Amino acid sequence: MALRHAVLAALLDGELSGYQLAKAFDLGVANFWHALPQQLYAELARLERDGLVSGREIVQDTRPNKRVFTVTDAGLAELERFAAADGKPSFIRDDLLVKVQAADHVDAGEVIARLTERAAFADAKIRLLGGLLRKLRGDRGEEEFLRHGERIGPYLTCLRGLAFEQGNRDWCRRSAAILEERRAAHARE
Amino acid sequence: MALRHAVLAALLDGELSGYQLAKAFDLGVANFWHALPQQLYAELARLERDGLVSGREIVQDTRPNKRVFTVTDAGLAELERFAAADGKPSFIRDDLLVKVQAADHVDAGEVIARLTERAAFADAKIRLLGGLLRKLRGDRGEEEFLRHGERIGPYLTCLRGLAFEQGNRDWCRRSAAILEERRAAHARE
DNA sequence: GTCAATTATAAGACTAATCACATTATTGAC
DNA sequence: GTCAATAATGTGATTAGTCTTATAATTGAC
Repeated sequence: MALRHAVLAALLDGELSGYQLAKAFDLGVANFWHALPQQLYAELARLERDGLVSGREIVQDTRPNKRVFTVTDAGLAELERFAAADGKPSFIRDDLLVKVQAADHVDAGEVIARLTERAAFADAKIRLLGGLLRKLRGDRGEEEFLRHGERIGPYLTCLRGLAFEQGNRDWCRRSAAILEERRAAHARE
Repeated sequence: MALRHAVLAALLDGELSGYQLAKAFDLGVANFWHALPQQLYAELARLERDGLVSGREIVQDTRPNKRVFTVTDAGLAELERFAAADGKPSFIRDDLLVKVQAADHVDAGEVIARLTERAAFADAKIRLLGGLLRKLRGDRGEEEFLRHGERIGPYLTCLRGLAFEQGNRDWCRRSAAILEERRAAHARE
């Protein structure tokens, strides 16, 4: 029952279609909430039924028609209520860490390969988020934007996402290096 | 279908009961996999049925009897297979970030309160993980332990958890300070 | 000119996770 | 002496999430 709040929060910056929302959940929103497109379409339908968002049809020539959604006053009130309640601690799941946990009992070469892949993935995401942050703050400096910008919520969550991916990349590189060194040391014996 | 691998990885350091496993999922394993006790009991039953773990009863006087589980050769082979396959990207969900995303549209005071709570929670976890790391490496220094220790998987995942919580705490404090300053500036007008 | 990707929206079947509850004895706190 | 917490293991109902599949026009790559 909390995907709805993530959807409401994502719709605060302007009306979006289900498809556009799915794109947002692939980029900025991915920093704090994971959801598949099918879930989003279903959740939008529920939110509209409950009067928390309202949709309107946009007719298009070259593309299929779409329905875009806006947060209603009731939706805003629901977000307000949600913000005041205390939430659950962060929910994490990561295949890669499971593999590292088992690193001493499985082929270390495979684990090193996964760590290297993930480091590269994190690096790509760091660049992506850097660009997104620049776009959000426009020509202003970060300090200036955070002090006087009109909409800083998405900027702050992207900052968290950026720090997360940097931590990820650094940890992956260090762990891979350590496992590599141990493998080399073992081979020398 | 991946909770099973997290359970197998957690059982690598010695036989555990369902109850003990649940404790592990509250501490060390929590750094990379979230699961409730009910899931663990159910998963252990499935793993035993599939021959990936084997259980044995331990009779106790003062406490209820328990069943402890060990990873079988088939279980180890399954982990090996899992480590070589490429996994999904990390799965994150965080109520708090949803609230921060909406910070410009809801009562900022509430969001600041949640950020402060989370910072304190992260700080407590940092101390906890610091203690766990000391316990894992014994009297050795970190460098020395990582080079020559016999079991470094859990240590590496705890390091990631520690860095995550440190990033969390720092971001929470900074975000709370920024929102606080904006509130003060707004009040002065 | 062909092929894959993008835009746009789902339904239906299935699997996984959560919520609420149930049991029983002991230990430790106040 | 009472009360909460800990140790120990689940079941059953419900909700949430994933996997597979479907449609159909257009744009961009090679």
